[in-house]
Amino acid sequence: MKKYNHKKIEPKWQKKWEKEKIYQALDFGEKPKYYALVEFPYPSGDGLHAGHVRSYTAMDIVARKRRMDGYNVLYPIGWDAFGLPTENYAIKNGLHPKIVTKRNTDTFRRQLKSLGFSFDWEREINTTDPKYYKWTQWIFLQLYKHGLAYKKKMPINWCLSCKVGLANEEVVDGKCERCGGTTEKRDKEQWLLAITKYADKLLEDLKTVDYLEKIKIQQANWIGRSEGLEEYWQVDSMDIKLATFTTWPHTTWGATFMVIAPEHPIIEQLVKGTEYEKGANEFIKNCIQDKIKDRLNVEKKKEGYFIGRYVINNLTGWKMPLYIANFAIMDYGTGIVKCTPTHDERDFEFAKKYNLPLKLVIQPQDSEIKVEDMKEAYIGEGIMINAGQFTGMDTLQARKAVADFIVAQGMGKYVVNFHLRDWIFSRQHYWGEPIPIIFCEKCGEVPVSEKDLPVKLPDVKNYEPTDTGESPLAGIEKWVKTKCPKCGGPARRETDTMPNWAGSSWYFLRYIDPKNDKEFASREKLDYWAPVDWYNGGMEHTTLHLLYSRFWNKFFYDIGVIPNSEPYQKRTSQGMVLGTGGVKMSKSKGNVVNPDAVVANFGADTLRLYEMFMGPFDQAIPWDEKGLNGCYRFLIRMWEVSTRIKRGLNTNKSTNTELTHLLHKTIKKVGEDIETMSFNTAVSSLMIFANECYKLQEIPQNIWEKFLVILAPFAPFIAEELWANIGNKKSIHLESWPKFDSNLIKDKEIEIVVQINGKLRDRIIVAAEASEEEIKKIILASEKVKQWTGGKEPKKIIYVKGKLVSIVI
RNA sequence: GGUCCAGUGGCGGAAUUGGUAUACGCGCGACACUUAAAAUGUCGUGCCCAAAAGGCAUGUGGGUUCGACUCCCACCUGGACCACCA
Repeated sequence: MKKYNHKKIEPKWQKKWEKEKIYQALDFGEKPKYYALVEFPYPSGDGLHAGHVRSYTAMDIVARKRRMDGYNVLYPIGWDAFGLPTENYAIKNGLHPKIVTKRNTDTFRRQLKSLGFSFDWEREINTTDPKYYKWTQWIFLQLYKHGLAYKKKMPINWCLSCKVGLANEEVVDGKCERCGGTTEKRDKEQWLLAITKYADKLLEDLKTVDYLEKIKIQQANWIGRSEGLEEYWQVDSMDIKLATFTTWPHTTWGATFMVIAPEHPIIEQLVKGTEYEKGANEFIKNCIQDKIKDRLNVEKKKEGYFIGRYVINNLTGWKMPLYIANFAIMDYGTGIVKCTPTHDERDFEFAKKYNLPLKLVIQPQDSEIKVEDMKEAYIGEGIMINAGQFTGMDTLQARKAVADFIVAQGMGKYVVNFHLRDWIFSRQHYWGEPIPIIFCEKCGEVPVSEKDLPVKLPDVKNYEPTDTGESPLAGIEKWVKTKCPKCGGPARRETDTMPNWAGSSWYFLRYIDPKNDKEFASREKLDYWAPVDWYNGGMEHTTLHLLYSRFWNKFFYDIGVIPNSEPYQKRTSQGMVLGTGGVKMSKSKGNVVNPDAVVANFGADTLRLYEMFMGPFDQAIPWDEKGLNGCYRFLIRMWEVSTRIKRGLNTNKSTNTELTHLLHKTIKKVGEDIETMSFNTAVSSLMIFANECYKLQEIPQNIWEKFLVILAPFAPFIAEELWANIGNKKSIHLESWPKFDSNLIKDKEIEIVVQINGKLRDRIIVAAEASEEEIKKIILASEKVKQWTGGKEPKKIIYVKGKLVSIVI
């Protein structure tokens, strides 16, 4: 047999598997179904990233193992191809985004195929294909019909360099998540999706799914549910009431001032015609400008402006001055905050700066605080003081008692607030799904009729975003002008497009029935395949993508088009693949690993093994070129071992009996490790077995074949080649996962460790079935033990079955 | 600042419910093969001691236990995510 040559064997098998469609998922059938999913890639111009390889290899191993376990497995792939990077690249290079997308997906497809992933290529989807986005638009219409898509004029985050509106989630530290450019607030009519209506369900149903705990925590934090009290306050000598939100109702007894967010519309009424009007407007302008400039710095400095109004404290009757404050957030609660400086750090800082009164209402149990001495707010629990009939009450009880009292007096009501905001769904860009809405002069806002879908993106010469903030589509008069679906009169199309979260919020359902042109997926097939059984992806998508797609899935369930409320039964995340030295891989650092080069030099099997071997799957791991060598050597050794395979060898020979034991241990270990994603230790066990074989001159074929089968999910090419070389006609990937014999795993002789006063002093070998008494007898008679005990009588002897004996002197 | 996670050889990392710390791989060293190198193979490789015996080692300090990488308390360091959320 010739030397191991990955360049020869890998393309050969890749073609054969594809031709014979051995990884095709069949709709329905006798076997139980299993749906394994990975996040479909954004086909960027950089090609496949080492991180894709890590995630896709892991789920490929799971998918292959499930097939061997007798499941009908769906492991699909596609392209999440709408979005800004493609559009930006297209603009820069004067190419149509369609052409760029085609070129990039061709590269990705070739790369993925070269790595031997067992995707069902018959189900490949592309979010930019009109046959696909027809259904994304259809979904929008359903959301619209159910009142979950609405248009609203609102200040949006505007990226100055991308010239596009961004959702709150896409703005990081005041900068655009995509390009890092500066953002500002602009007023614009935007489409929003009412995800907040699903906030409770999205939180509650986390209990029903099997996600990594840290993923659940992230989802819950993002939704950010908090129960509290909305309070209503009379503005002194004005016919205006203000509402605030609090989670600490009992501190209302100590509230001495109030703050309002600069963006709050009611400010206008409060200052109109007063001497404070000019100053207020200036202050507001500065706040907003500061936010644009450097949000991080502003956050540390608290600024306020007194607007000449007072609010009456419901409990104490005090007149509380009202300030516009830069730290008050318009989007949370009511945008107005009741401030108790003695028991809130932020309020304390503000009160000190503007010399506002302090009133202590909580006294700690074990010490006494004096207002005069306060250097910081007291934020702990304690006993209420200066609080009317609640004085002397424990704060844990007072919280509810005061709230009940306020509600009973008609001065407030219980409310639940969420951190989650509605999802801004409009983008002013070309490369996205057009929103299927028409504006008629007579009928107003009219949805495109379902039979007219898809609303195709027009081919245009100029798809650059405009400085006016309008979508480039707005410039294409021919496309914009249309007839009203209701009255037939003149009308104009919506020119905004959807964000690229849209296509990825339901793609896992389209894989189930990718070619259906009557429905987004047939109910029969959905009943069979949904939900996804195991979904793996990056930690960076565990808040937004996961939340958005869960929201859509719940909506589909509510309108009765799918059978399950939660889309993913299980969700896991891989750690990042970092560059050498532990830094993030980036083009500017020049440390990006190109999978093509690795495949050319070492082969796909080596790359797959290496990425699984070099560290725990859920942790970040730096790339190490030398590590590849170790995995490559392992494959060469296996190639060498396979030249020593003999049929019909006596498996009773002692060396072969030992090898059989090791084989069964390895089968058990590798199988369990795949389930817990402990791929690094799985590969380690495979190496141990191969090393044992390497020491032998002859290896029985039946043992070696079983080993090849458990190796196959990890290194599919070499496993297939070696399998064929020893005369097998059918693909190894159609084999069953071998069963291990638990009797064969047990050792005949075991080593017992002897500890004296907790220190390791001796080891003895005994028969596995030796009794406790026998073992103790042997140990107490041993010379070494006698030496250490010095002949003294042991106080205590502890025996741990099959493991150790601990003697206490 | 908050939440979560992690600290084990020269390096990536192993270690069922507390029970042989350092599996596997990299690197390094010696030897073999070679004119030589690469590749490959064999052996060695936590630290201290010439070696044996022994002692010391899982970020630091304490505690529980016959026994702690593992459990508890305090602290130090690093990472991830969120961040004026009332």
